[in-house]
Amino acid sequence: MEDNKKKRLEAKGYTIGSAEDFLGLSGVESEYIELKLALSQTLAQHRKQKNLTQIQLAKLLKSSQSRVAKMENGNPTVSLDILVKSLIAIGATRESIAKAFH
Amino acid sequence: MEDNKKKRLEAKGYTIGSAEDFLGLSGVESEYIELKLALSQTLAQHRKQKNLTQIQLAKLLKSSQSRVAKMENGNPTVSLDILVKSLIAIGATRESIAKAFH
DNA sequence: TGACAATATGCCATATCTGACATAATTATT
DNA sequence: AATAATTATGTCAGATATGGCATATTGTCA
Repeated sequence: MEDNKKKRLEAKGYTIGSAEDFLGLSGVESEYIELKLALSQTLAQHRKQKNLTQIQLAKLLKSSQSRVAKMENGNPTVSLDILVKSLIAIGATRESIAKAFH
Repeated sequence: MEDNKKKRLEAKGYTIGSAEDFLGLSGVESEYIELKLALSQTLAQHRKQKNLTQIQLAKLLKSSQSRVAKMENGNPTVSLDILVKSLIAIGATRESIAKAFH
C-alpha cells in the first residue's frame, strides 16, 4: 500500500512523509481524500456529459479554468464545499452526489 | 417560502437580503445549506449515540467545544470538509454519510 | 509535423475557515 | 430553587481556500 498510491497522491500535491506516516494517515485523512477524489471524478463526468469545456464550466461557476482543472484532479487546495456546490450548479442530483460517497 | 425558513437561517448567521434575493438564492446556495444541515444533524446523532459530550468529541477531533457546537448547528463558518472529516473520525460509515445527501 | 484547442501547474493577494478563549444560555441533578 | 453540566454565541489571530493570471503540458486534427 503501496508506493503506487502514495506516489499518485504526492503527484497531486499532497504532502506525505515517511511510509509510517502514510500508514498512520490511513484513517480519517485517507478516507477523506478518497471521497474528494470520487467527487472530483463525478464533477468531470458531469461536465463531459454536458459537452462543456473547463472554461465554459468555469464561467457557469463564476470561477476560473485553472480552478476547475484543480477541482477535477482532487487538488488538495480544493474543498469539498466547492466540489459539492459545483456539482449542484452543474445540475447533479443529490442522489448522484450521494453515490460518490457510497 | 417562508419567512419561517428565512428566519431560521438568519438566526443561524446566514446573511439573507430581500425576499427576492432569498428566492434568487434558492438554487445552488439553498441546496448546499440543506446538505450542510443534514450533515450537521447526522454528526449530532452520532455523537449522542456514542454518549459523548461536545467536549469529549472536541478532544477526539482535536478541536474545541465551541466549534463542535457550531458544526452541529449548521453555522455558516463551518465547512463541509470539517463536517465530513468529523463524521469519519467519529466512525460514521460512508453509507451513513451518503444518506444525508439523499 | 505544425498549429490550435483543451487541460494542467505554479503563484499570489484576498477571502473564508480554523481552533481557541470568554462568556452566555440552556438543561439536568439535587 | 440552587448548583453543576452541557450546549450556544461572539470574537479574533493564524491557517487554509479562493479566483485569477501566466505559462506549461497535453491532446487533436489538418
